Amino acid sequence: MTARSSDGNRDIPEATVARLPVYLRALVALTDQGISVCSSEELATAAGVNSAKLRKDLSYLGSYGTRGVGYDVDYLRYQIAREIGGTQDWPVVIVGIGNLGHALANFSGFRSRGFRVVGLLDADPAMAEASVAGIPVRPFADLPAIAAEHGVAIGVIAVPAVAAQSVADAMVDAGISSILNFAPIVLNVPEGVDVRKVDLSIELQILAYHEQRKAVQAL
Amino acid sequence: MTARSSDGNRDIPEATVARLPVYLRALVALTDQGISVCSSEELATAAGVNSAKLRKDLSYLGSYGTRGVGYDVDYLRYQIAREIGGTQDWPVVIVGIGNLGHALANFSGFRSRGFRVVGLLDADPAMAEASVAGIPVRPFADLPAIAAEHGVAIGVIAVPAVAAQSVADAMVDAGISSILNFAPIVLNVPEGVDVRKVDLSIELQILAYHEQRKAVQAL
DNA sequence: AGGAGTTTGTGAACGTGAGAACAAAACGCT
DNA sequence: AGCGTTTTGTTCTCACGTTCACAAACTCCT
Ligand SMILES: NC(=O)c1ccc[n+]([C@@H]2O[C@H](COP(=O)([O-])OP(=O)(O)OC[C@H]3O[C@@H](n4cnc5c(N)ncnc54)[C@H](O)[C@@H]3O)[C@@H](O)[C@H]2O)c1
Ligand SMILES: NC(=O)c1ccc[n+]([C@@H]2O[C@H](COP(=O)([O-])OP(=O)(O)OC[C@H]3O[C@@H](n4cnc5c(N)ncnc54)[C@H](O)[C@@H]3O)[C@@H](O)[C@H]2O)c1
Repeated sequence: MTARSSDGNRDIPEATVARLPVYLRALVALTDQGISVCSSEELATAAGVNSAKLRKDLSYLGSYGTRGVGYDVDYLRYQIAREIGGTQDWPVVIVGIGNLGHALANFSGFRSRGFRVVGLLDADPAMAEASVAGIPVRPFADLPAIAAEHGVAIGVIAVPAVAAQSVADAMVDAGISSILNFAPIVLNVPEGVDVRKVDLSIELQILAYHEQRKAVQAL
Repeated sequence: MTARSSDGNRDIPEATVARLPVYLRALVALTDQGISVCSSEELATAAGVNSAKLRKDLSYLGSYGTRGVGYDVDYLRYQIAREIGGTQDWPVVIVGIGNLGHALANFSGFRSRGFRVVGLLDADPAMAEASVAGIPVRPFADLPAIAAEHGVAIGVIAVPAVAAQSVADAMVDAGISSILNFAPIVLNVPEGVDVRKVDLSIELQILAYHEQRKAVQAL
């Protein structure tokens, strides 16, 4: 296939992809403040990065600024949203409705960023009667049905570490190809499935390392 | 000052620091399986990395393996723990005991990795009567007292975005120099204070980006 | 219209990280 | 004791990411 749109299929560096959502959020904040045009310097400050890096990042998407002026906030916001898939609605399932799963189910940030929780699943039958945040909790066995019904591509794992691999396997079998994993374990998944992990302990340990160095340095 | 210990103050690359906790966890798992010696290949597989990378990472700490044999699991575990400050006890405070704060307070992974929750704080006076996970919730104004009493260096922010910056400021004033931030906002802190952020929305958006690419690619 | 002043987009230099490859070191077997 | 086998520690090379610096492009003012 040849290029469908003028610049639709270049690949964006991973580091840039990770920052685009930050820019998006900064742009939303600017809109809320009634600002309709901004320079790379202003946006970079709001996003907590260097302005050169910001401009380079944006240059991977295309040329959406105006020299001597800056960026149109709404226009740039739309372009970034389109690039990272924020203009469409992503159905999401959460597996494991314990302490963390409850918090996630109640998290408003899902909806506002284009993610819709279409299923809460738990292996505990006692759980599968309650409903959280207005969404009924269903037995884990319903995963394939729910995933198929809504065309779910993204799954969140919030079960204990020992159960995480088997949940991941079930998700893959159900056609889910992107997993966000909160369990402190390395998941094994087939080629083509993306996994990202959020690991609280690791974050704290990294902070502790630097904290320890500060203490040693100041001897 | 000259070097106090033979190799105590080289600086370890940031990417390596982020992986050391993963290795540590893998080593604990091996111990639990009764394995006392392992090769870099085995450990790398357990940690989900390349064995060359693992060996290079470990070489920054020192020479703790035996050629032709491998690594002594307990010994290596101790060395990594010492390096990242896991042999000492880090007092931690959590500010914002809402949905997420509750889950964090109940999280067992703190304790088991050398972190001790010494304070739960919330601005809501109604909150400041209950107790979560056996720890009483105290008014936010008590932060300086609690931080001073326990020598807290690490703080966790789990308040809404609008309140996060003011909480961070208060933490810095209270002598906290490492912050783990769950609020979706860029924090402004003075030099010398470390901030790490955990941002669920960003993780999902990164997954969505790749998901979208997969869909386009398979046109 | 033209020139001064801004701000973008990008090429080039620099720094950091990943992985292949191999010499050095330890072990076990004869 | 010596030789082959195993596995570490390290060197070298390449890829990726960051930052600088500046030409190109636009606006505004006279
Ligand atoms: N609580 C936190 O703040 C926190 C923070 C970081 C990471 N984590 C991790 O997140 C995970 C969940 O933590 P939690 O505190 O919510 O635990 P939890 O025990 O409160 O909840 C786990 C839930 O998963 C369900 N479950 C167990 N096995 C299952 C299976 N095979 N299929 C479906 N559901 C299953 C259980 O019924 C339970 O409701 C753990 O791996 C934990 O390490 C938690
Ligand atoms: N719930 C989730 O799963 C989730 C996931 C990712 C990120 N987050 C983020 O974490 C933060 C908390 O989320 P939540 O769902 O727990 O919200 P929440 O509204 O349930 O809880 C917030 C708590 O913070 C307290 N608070 C408000 N202002 C305060 C202040 N100035 N000082 C001290 N305490 C204060 C409130 O009294 C409340 O108890 C938010 O920024 C949210 O975006 C939440």
